[in-house]
Amino acid sequence: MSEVKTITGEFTGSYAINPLTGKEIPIWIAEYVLKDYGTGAIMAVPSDDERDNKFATHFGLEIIPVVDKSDYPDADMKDKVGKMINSGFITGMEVKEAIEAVIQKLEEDGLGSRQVNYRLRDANFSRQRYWGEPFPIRFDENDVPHPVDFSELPVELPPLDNFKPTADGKAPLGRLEDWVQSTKGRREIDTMPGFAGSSWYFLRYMDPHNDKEPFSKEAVDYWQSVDLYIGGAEHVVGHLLYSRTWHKFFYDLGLVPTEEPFKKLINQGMIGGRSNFVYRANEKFAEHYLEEKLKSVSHAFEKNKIIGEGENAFEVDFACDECKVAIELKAIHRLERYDDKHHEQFEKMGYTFVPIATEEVFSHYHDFTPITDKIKRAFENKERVVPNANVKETALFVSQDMIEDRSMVTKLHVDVNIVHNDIMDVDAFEKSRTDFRRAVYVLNTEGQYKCSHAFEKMSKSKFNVVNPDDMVDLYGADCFRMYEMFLGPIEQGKPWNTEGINGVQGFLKKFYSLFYNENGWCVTDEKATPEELKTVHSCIKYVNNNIERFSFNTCVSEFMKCTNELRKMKCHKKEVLQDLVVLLAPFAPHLSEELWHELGNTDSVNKTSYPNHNEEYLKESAITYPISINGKKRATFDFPVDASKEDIEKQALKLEIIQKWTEGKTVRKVIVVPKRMVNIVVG
RNA sequence: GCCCGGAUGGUGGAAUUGGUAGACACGCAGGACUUAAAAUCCUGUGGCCGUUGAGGCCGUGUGGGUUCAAGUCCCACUCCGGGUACCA
Repeated sequence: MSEVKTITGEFTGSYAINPLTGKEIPIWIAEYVLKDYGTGAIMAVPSDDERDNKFATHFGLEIIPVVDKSDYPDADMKDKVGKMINSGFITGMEVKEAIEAVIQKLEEDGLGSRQVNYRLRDANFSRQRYWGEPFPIRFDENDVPHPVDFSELPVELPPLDNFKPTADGKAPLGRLEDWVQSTKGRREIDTMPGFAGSSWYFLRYMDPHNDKEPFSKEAVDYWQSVDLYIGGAEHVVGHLLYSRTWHKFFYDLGLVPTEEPFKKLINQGMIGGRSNFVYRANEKFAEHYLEEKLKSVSHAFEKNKIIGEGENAFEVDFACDECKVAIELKAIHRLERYDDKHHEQFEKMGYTFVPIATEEVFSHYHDFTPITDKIKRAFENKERVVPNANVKETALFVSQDMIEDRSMVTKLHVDVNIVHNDIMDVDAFEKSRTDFRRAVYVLNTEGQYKCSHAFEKMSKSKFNVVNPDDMVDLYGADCFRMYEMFLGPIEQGKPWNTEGINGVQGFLKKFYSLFYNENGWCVTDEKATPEELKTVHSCIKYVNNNIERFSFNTCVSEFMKCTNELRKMKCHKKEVLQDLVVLLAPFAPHLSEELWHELGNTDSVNKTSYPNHNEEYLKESAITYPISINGKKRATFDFPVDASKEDIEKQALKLEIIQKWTEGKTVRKVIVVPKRMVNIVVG
């Protein structure tokens, strides 16, 4: 609604009067008012609103600059900062002050009164269903709503057997006449939406055993705001919005110490589906294919040929003047209307009429002789041929890498559960889709049917739904959890691809194999080597840092790297592995808990403290420097950690490979960034 | 329109302040083990040219720019995703 490319509007002929200045302001109708809200007047501020500004410019309306933002160079048009100008008694005030001053003035002059409006995003706060908190509201004999008495709170949902709407279309609670019609009036029977009641639960979590009130002041003063709230899209638009509304309301009432309920909010990306597609040949495909095949019958066939003359002229799909054959290509159900009369019409003009069904073309794709034979019979024997009724419901599917022209195929969703690595199980496809039971395939050179793919929201209609419960059954909760983390950054939407879960499963197996070999438990009390300690402590460092950044996918990678290295070292030492088990606990809680106990601990792994790395173990003796010529890496070389810039420069220039590049050229500059890189500029 | 985010191999993604692009996985190819399969292990894997154990060129959506050095910073653009208010 608000998308306006061409600005349109109309002056109404009326004026509003500015109550403070008495000045007349023209009232215009503009079309950029949102449909859903556009029932009242909008105050336009052309100097400080993009759309208003364009509107005013377009119609040559007066634009009075009212805010000087020169003190705020970073502010844009909409920001409410700066000093008022050209604004009568508020000129010179900061915007915030000015708003306050205007409200006061209007109140003093009796022109209006201050009011705070709380708004909910969705005006339809109530729902006509059973599940949801009942409104504590009754209506009196005049249908005026009143809140129920405090002593009657909370109003609980009464038990109900039938959750369908009433016969006259009212909410399910309307079925309970006794409950609805109390002595104090008729109860509201709509209920609140789900997120209404759940929008303050985190406050209850701060004081879960309180049986006197929802939460105590002491508890919320102690816990303050929630440190981190992670939720999906539906949370952000619904529940979190109400949470903030409720919370601000509570704050105004002095019930909570913070204005905002959450210190940090992460909107996790949606795990979407990875859809697969098959390509069904369409009529154009059949036409094109038939045209090619007709060449083997006669080169004299012409496409879209008009035969006959004047009023009796016909256009047919293909006709051959030499062999006197006219061909119509259509879907089989559309050929049924061609009766004997139709044949006779063609015969009068000296042609034999050959109806061919697109399904026949598809059906005989791999061996076209039955069709060409039929055409030959038509011109040799003048035989009246009919389409083969057995080909009904035949569809031709073309492997994605065999498509020559996208306009000749129709893209259709296919069940992802019968596609592996984009190769479709053709037998399973036929079994799953009764509508395509008579299917013919154009396979690729490897004899496979290859599908295309796309990232889409999971949906039954897109056949791309993967059930998390099935995944947990197959791979276990730890594996499922870790794979979700591994897929990508938490805030980004990403496609679920079941093929990839093998990687995480493999990791968990490898990790387990550090503790168990074919003979059982194999953890030893040997002393760890510096190498082993370095491996595990660099992992501890990395994971701690990346948890702080909410970069869980890279943490999983780091665990994989660490495990691969320890396996190469054949490390089964408790000193090394114990820390790693604790480090892994938030990622694979079940496995960690089990191994933690196997390591001889009696309490939960979650009750021990998270490991910190020891910088001592991470010390390097040498650093590998990339050595570039004009910014392009040409070599790498290990220099001692404490090598001076001068030494590095001198040695780098001496390297054989570098000499090759500097030969015959002038070294203009050498840049050495300690512990990073070397760049040699030649010219 | 405006605001915010994004675009990196066949795929998901990594690169924390500009400093070895492609970590870690998936997939694929080849090999080991096996009667066979599964599982497991090893090797290779951005593209192109060259090849003997050499090496070279190109490469992070497009076009410019800054810099010794750009996925990263600046300008312009294309495409994709999300948001877009009776505030004033």
